[in-house]
Formats: sequence, C-alpha cells, structure tokens
Amino acid sequence: MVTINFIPIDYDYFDYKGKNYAKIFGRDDKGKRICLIDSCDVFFWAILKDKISEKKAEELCERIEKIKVKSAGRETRVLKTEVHHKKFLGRDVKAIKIFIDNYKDAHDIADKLNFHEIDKRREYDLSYITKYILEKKLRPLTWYSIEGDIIVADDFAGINNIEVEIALKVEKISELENQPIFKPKILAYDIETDEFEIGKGQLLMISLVGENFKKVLTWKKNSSKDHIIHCKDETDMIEKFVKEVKKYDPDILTGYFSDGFDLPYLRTRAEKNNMKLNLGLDNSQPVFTRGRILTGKIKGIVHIDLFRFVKVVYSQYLQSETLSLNEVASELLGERKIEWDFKHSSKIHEHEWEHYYEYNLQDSILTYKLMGKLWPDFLEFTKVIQEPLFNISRDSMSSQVENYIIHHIEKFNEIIEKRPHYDEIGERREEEKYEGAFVFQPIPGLYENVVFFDFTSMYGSVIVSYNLSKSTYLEKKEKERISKSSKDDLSYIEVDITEKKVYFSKKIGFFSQMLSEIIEKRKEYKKELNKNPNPIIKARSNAFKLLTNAAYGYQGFFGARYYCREAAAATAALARKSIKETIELIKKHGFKIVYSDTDSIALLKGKSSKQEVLEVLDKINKNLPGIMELDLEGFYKRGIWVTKRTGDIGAKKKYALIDEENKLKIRGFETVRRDWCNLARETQNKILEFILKNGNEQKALEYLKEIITRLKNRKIELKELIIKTQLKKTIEEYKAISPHVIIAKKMKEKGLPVKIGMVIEYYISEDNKGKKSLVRERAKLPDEKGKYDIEYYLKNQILPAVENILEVFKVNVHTLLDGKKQMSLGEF
DNA sequence: GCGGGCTTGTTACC
DNA sequence: ACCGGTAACAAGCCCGC
Repeated sequence: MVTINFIPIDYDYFDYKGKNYAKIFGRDDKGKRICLIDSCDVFFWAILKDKISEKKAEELCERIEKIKVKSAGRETRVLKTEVHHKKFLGRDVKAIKIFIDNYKDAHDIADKLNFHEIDKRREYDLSYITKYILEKKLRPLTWYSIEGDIIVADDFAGINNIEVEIALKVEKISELENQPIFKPKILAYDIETDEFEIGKGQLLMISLVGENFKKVLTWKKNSSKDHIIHCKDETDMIEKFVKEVKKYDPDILTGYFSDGFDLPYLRTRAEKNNMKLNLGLDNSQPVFTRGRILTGKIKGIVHIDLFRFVKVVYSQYLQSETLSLNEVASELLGERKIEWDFKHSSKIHEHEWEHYYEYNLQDSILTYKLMGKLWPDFLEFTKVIQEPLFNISRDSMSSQVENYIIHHIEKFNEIIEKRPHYDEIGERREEEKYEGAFVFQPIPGLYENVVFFDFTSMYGSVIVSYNLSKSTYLEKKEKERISKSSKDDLSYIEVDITEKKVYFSKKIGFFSQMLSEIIEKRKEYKKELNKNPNPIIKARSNAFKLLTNAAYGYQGFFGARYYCREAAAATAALARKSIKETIELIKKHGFKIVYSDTDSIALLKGKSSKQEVLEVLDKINKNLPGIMELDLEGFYKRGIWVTKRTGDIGAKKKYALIDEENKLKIRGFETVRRDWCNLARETQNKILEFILKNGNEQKALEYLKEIITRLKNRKIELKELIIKTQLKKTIEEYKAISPHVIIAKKMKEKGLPVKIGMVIEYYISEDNKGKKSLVRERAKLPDEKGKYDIEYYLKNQILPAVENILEVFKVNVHTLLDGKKQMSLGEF
C-alpha cells in the first residue's frame, strides 16, 4: 500500500469483467504522471407512487432483485436494493435504490421496471464519470491524499500499458487541508495547410509552444533556424509531432478552433498516410464525438479548444467584434498575429517560407499565452462546477448551470431529474413564447444630467426572492389543496404571466436556495477582490456571476432537466412589475423618467443634488422584496435618444451618454454595430461625441460636411467602406440571397475558406448600376477591382447613421446633401 | 414593372 | 439544439395593381 498526494486532471472509464471502473489521470505533488483506477457503487432510483406502503416497497424490492438483463455479451443483474426516503422536486418520496453491475445497462434495467407501484425512474442518464465524482468525491483539480495498491503487470488486463509513472488501485481518498497551487503543463499547437476542408490538401507545418519550448515542424523549405525542424515528408512530420508531444508530456494540449480544424485535420492526414495519431497516454488516437460541433478527446491529456471556452465564458466581456485568435489575443494579451496573406503553397516564393513559419509559430505562442491568461477561469470554473476540465472547457452555459445543480444537490436529499427526451424537447420548443422584459418608450431628445439606476442581477434575485422554479411550481390541484389546508396565511404566491395565472409555493425550493448561495458567494468574492485583487479570486467571482446570470435562461431553456416555462415567465413578469412600480415611485419623488430597459432606469436629476437622488434610492431599497436591490449605475452629464427610422416615436435600445469624465457610453447605435462600414460608424461616433460634449450640433455639422465632401470627392479609402456580415448558415440554406451570401459564394468559387460563423467582408461598387439593380449585384470582395458607389455610401450608410441624431436639433441632413446651406432651427 | 408590405436575416440590448 | 425575450433595421421577396 502506498500513499501519494494527487490532483485529478482527466477522467476516463472502462469495463473490466463486466464492471465499471474510473480511470483518473493526474499528477502527484512532485509532478509525476499518475493514473488511478477506482470504482464506485452503480445505482439508479425507482420512485414509488404516493400510496405505496413500506411493506409493499419491500416486496417490490424482492421482485426487482430478480431482474437480469443480457446485453453486449454480458449479463447484468440487480445486485441489491434499498428503500430510501428521498425528495423529488421538493416532495417527499419513497424510492428504491437499485444497485447494478454495469452502468451501461442502467437503461435496459430501467426499461424492465414496468411495475405499477413505480412512478418514475431516475439518475440512469448521468455519465459514469459524473456519478463517480459524486459518489467518491474525487473532484477535479483538487488535491487529495490517495492510499492504494500499485497496479502490476496483468491487473485489469494490462491496463498499466498506460504511459504513467505510477498506477494505483484506490483504497482511500482524503482531501488535503492545504491545497498547493497547481500549475499545469501546457502545450499549444497550430497547423498550416493548403486547404481548409478536412480531408482536402496536405499539412504544411505544425508549430508547438510550451514553457521555454518552441518548435515548428515542416517538410517544406529548409531553414537554418534551430526551432524549425525539418522533416522528410508529411508522415515524418506527423510522427515527429506525436513524439514531441509525448516528450513534453503536457497536461493540456491546446489549440484555437482545434476541435473544428487542427485535430481532425491531423487525424485525417494520419489516416490517409496509413499511420496512427497515437497521442493518448495509452497510445490511443483522438476520439471525435459528433455533436453539432466536432469534439476531439485525447486519453490522459486534456485537449482544449480555447475558442469554445472563450465563446461561452468570455465573449460577453470582450469588445472584439469577432472571436478570431487575432482579435481575442490583441484584446486580452495586447499581442497580435503576424501578418500573412494566405496563398497556396505552390505560389509561395522561396524567401517567404521563413515568414510563414514565424506566422505559424506566433499562432501557437498566442494560444499558449491565452491559455495561461485564462487558466484561472478554467481552474475556478472546474472547482465550482466539479465536472472534468475537458467538459468545462466545452459545455454551454446551460450545461454548466445544470452540472452545478447536479454536483450541489446532495444536501437537499433530492433525486436528480432526468434529461428531457427528444419528443419532450420538441413539445417544449413548440410552446408559445412568453412575455419578456419591459422596455420604456423614450421621447427623442438631448437630456442634461441623466442618472442611471439598475437592479443587481435582477432576474436572479427575482427567482430567489419569489422562489420560482420547477420544484416550487404548483399545479392547480396542488394549489387548491394548499389553500384549503392553510387558509389565513397564504403559503403560495400568484403570478400573472399575461396568458394565465401561475402559482409557486413559498416553501423555499432547492433551485432558489442554490441560486441564493451562488449570489451570496459572488458578493463575497467581489468584496474580497476589491480588498485583494488577484486573478484567481477574480475568476471565482466571475464564475458565480456567470452562473447567476445564466440561471434564468436555464429555466427557460427547452433542453434543461429543470426546465420550467412558468417559472421563467413568472420571473419576467415579476421583473416587469417590479421595474414599473419602481418607475412610479421615482416619479412620485418628482423625477422625470427618460428610459428603462429590463433592469435599468434612466431619470433626470433636474435641480436635485446627487445626495437627494441617493436618498430616493435608499428609500426604494427599503421596500424591495427579498434580496432585490436597486443600485446607482452612474451619473451622466448628457444623454441623447433618437427617433426610429420609420415613424416619429423614440427608438428603444438606442442611446448615447457622456459621463462626468467625458467618457462616452453608446448603446445600439450603428457605431457599435459591426454590420455597418467604418466610415458610417466613425462619423456617427464623432457626431455623438461633438453633440454630447458641447450640448449642441454646431461642430457635428461641420464635421459631417467635411466627411460628405471627402466621400463625394472619392477621398475616403476603400477599407473604411468595407461592410462585414456574418455567415450564419451554409450558403445553400439561405432563402434570401443578400450581399454577404453572394460574396460567400464568390469566395467559395475562388477556393477561399467559407465556413459558418465567418465574417464576410465586401463593398458596394458602381458596376451594373441599373435602375432596378439589387445591392447584391454590386457587392464586391475587398480586393476586387471597382469603384465604390458614392451614392450608396451616402444614402445607405452615412445619412441613415446621422439623420436621426441631427433630427433632434431639427436639422434635415438631406438638404445638407443637396449642397444648400442648412443650419439648425431654420425649419421651425 | 412598380411600389409597398411582408419575410428573412443580422446584430444589438439587457 | 446546446440560455431567454425585445427591438431596430437592411435587403430581398412577393403580390396586387
């Protein structure tokens, strides 16, 4: 028996003699590669109908214990059963815990449980790894002291063929009180190819970057540089790649979009060359699972596609308009890719190869640095949610919420709800949309001294304050039963969700309880962060913040185990009610409301002092229910709201503010929309800035005239006129062929990469400009020859971007265009 | 073949 | 299919005249 300190990094499982085992890869405190083999009880639940007595339950157990299932060459039987008092969706239930040999047969055995005493079967749809973590409490990225026996020669049919220094059969697990800092060994990689479709073309080079480690493997032109390793051919290069990875021995192998490109491309090329891409610690090849997106798993090494994590966890904080490596790295690291215009290898000049190698290397350098920068987020997310790093790096926010619930439900004695079946998802999706947030209809104008209030985590605090969830939702019958049993003090609340009324128990449910703990922790770590700024606490606080924000969406998401449309609709309804009441209260204090959207309210300070505004805020807070809280978001010198393009009413979700430090805050305007050309965006931005700074339109008008003159004289560079639109589906799927679809087609014909999610760039030219010509007929690729269409850019880009803003000052931009001297106030 | 209303599609706000 | 609804707006589509 040996004892080691161990941190679990990657989880896998296997069958041996019909039984399930977990195989956990990790390190000891000296950095040695360790593999643990362990097992846990395998069971699921049969929830009994309400009136089944203890005695009947015992009888049923006997019958269940006789069940046997034959499948896939093994026979699984029920090992034992136990009757337990559990909770299911907050209700007390009697349930039989059914222990079996092999988790894979849980479904089949569950199917055989067609006894009339049984109401529901649950927890047969959790993964073995999730079950294992729950049962044995060997949580990822946490240090443990492990006692166990060294696995020798033929144990588990030669499972020790794994390339690890120690393999242990676990006997005892105890968490270390003192948790040392864990620094994973990270290796980043990136490939370059001639084609962008998996299965086409060849690999040209592969770069690898780790700590004090950089290499570019290539079978193309020789280089005198040490870090550029020459290979005989593609096969040799792939072999060397595998060797280099094994030698470096990383915990994490990371790429950017590597699930979708680098790893499957490598795998396909290896196949074509009749060789194995045996990266796994047991020399297995990467395994790809086909979801909506390909996912590449390597045994023992955590393969992380950084793009996926950035998309789920980081994108909402990023200013970047795309999530390309270049933009994300430049925002988060302040470093960019090396410039390189893609061309086929046959067209690359001899002297250009060195540059191409450095380009390839830089991508891995950026990926490596990004992984380092995001590591605290990976670590904290993993520790909070308690699923393996591999899943954490890929799961959607709804899965993260769900996994948090699964790993924190034990103390509620709750049996876990099942995942909805295919047809159930279909039904949920067909349900009608419920009414959402309230948006205030603004009156267009320029306002002085604007104050913004907002509710902190509004939807989350509504869910907690009113106890809105699947387990607290009362069907009509239940509601009536409750109202009969306790007449004086109503033990439920009624919520009007527009199309009907719904009811929720006041007895706190686990969802609200968990969410209130999440919100509490978020507050706690935010406070700690203010005292002691550090990346780990920041990441932890952020993890709780994201969970808080996703909880509402989760309950309204059709794929959720704890989906509850009524709870989601009630959350929105109570938020609407709450903000409308707050608006009325603020009005009663003599303030004018100019805007409100979902959880924020804009009011005019008028002649009141800041102090008086804060006093009103205090008063409102004293009367808010539960944990709901209204905050001061900020004081602004000025703000502007404009009319919609059609009609005279004020546009919602479009406004611009300037704070006391002259910082602009622009929402919804073309300035912040990437599907408008830079010229229109920058012109609008400048005009908003002039207006908000000066409180009038004079300078803005001068500026606008100058831009128009420059455009009319073709003095504006083409790159300022490029319009960018994302391709959201394949070209064939489009019913309406808009300019960006035509351009995508052109690109494809040219052999350029065209993929879903790509941002297509184009400009509008003068060519084919007939009377009824469509815009798409004049759209051209940025490097395509042509004259940009001055009229189009004036009429469809510049003027629409500024006319509603200047209209606030009664300036008609169309008369400006005609060259007439048109100044403000002239018209009325 | 023209114009306006409707649909499709993208992006933003919260 | 992989979190919700609200909203603005461009461009294409389509139908009645």
